[in-house]
Amino acid sequence: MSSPEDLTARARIRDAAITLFAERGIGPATIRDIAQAAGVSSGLVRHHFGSKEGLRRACDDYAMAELTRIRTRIFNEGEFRDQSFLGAIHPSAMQLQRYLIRSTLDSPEATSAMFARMVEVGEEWLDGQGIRVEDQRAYAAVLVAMQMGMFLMTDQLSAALGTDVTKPPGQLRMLRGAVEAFTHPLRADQEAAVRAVLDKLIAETPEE
Amino acid sequence: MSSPEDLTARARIRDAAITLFAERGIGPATIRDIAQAAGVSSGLVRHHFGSKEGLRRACDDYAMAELTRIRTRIFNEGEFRDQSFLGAIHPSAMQLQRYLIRSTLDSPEATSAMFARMVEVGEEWLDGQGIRVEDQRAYAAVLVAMQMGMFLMTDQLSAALGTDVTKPPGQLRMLRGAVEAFTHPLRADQEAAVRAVLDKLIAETPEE
DNA sequence: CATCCGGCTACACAGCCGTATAGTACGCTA
DNA sequence: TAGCGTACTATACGGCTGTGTAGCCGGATG
Repeated sequence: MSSPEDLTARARIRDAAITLFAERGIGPATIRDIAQAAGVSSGLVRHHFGSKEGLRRACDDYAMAELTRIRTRIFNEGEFRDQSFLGAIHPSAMQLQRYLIRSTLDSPEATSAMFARMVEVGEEWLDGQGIRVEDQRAYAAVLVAMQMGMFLMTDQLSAALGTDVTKPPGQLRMLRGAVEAFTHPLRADQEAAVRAVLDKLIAETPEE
Repeated sequence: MSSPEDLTARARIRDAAITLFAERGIGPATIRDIAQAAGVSSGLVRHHFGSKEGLRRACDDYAMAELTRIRTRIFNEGEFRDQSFLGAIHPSAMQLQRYLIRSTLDSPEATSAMFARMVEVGEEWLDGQGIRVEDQRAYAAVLVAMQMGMFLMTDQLSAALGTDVTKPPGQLRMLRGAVEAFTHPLRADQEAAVRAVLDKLIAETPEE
């Protein structure tokens, strides 16, 4: 998402698509609504992107490239050398992330590569931070999934916190909550208990 | 979700709806497909539930009641007296949760009460555990959102981990990863740095 | 000036969606 | 046995969807 209102029609369509896809999900967002939001005819959408699936792919590519760009910028500027975490929580990246998650939910197979890539980056980050756990990959994968979940639930979070978490004041509150979630952990004695119960639950689960 | 294949037609429709809604999302899942999965005519769906929205509401009610039932059972049986966390991760509750999240994404306003309730329970749990943070509510809300996100990303997690995380072996791996996520926190010195950067990011965000 | 090509629109089409209606089969009660 | 309500099916209808096609317009090119 770049700037105001004098962009290429193609870019306006893409931006409108990302917005509507993120809000409603891929399926329920219609080409006609996207065209209207972009101020063009529905035929132009097809002209530029071929089909709805083509539009979705173009949005995928753009969103991923844009996120990478944002992360790189933060990484080069920042006093905090961290690509995976801070890149993800940067305000301008929120809508892009919401879109990507929606796209992911709609056709998992088409975006599993993206998810895998994020998990890889997460693993490298864990290594760089010197964090070592028993199952590094599962740890990283769950972190990525949880992070995605947070951004997807912005509507509910806004309602629960009484402020719009997509705007600076509420956003700060949400992000600080996330930081606290990872800095005020379960106590060590609780961890053992949780693990024991997990084992029991899994063991008693009927086969299918 | 109770048992095999000799249930009331109404129950079979409801179960099929929860399954398909959870898999595809509310919008893309059609009444006709739900009816076929339940082995009935599409007219019968309308006969029992009035409309698609009525079916969704019935599924919401059932899923929430069923989750409460599961939590209560675990709470009464369990050696681990924890409603919010363990209730949520119990295997039989996974699909119900996936459905509820889908429903939530499709019409946030209709399910915000449910989310608020989960946040409340989370806050009480935090109090009971003696965990105190600066912004208790934000902490609890983010935890709930993250937990939901994890269950929603089961397809991606399965691909990333190479096992089906909805079945016992992979499920155990995922849940252990989640436990590790909350027991191997950021180091304290990192927390200060993250907070500083958060403040900077928020400050430089352009108003809208 | 003639040509052409890409951005762009208007309109038509088949298919599927949720919904509505009419009708059938069956078990209960009087 | 007659009557009736309920579970259930078959079929139809209007609306909206993604897609396809024909054509307009303006600027670059020769």
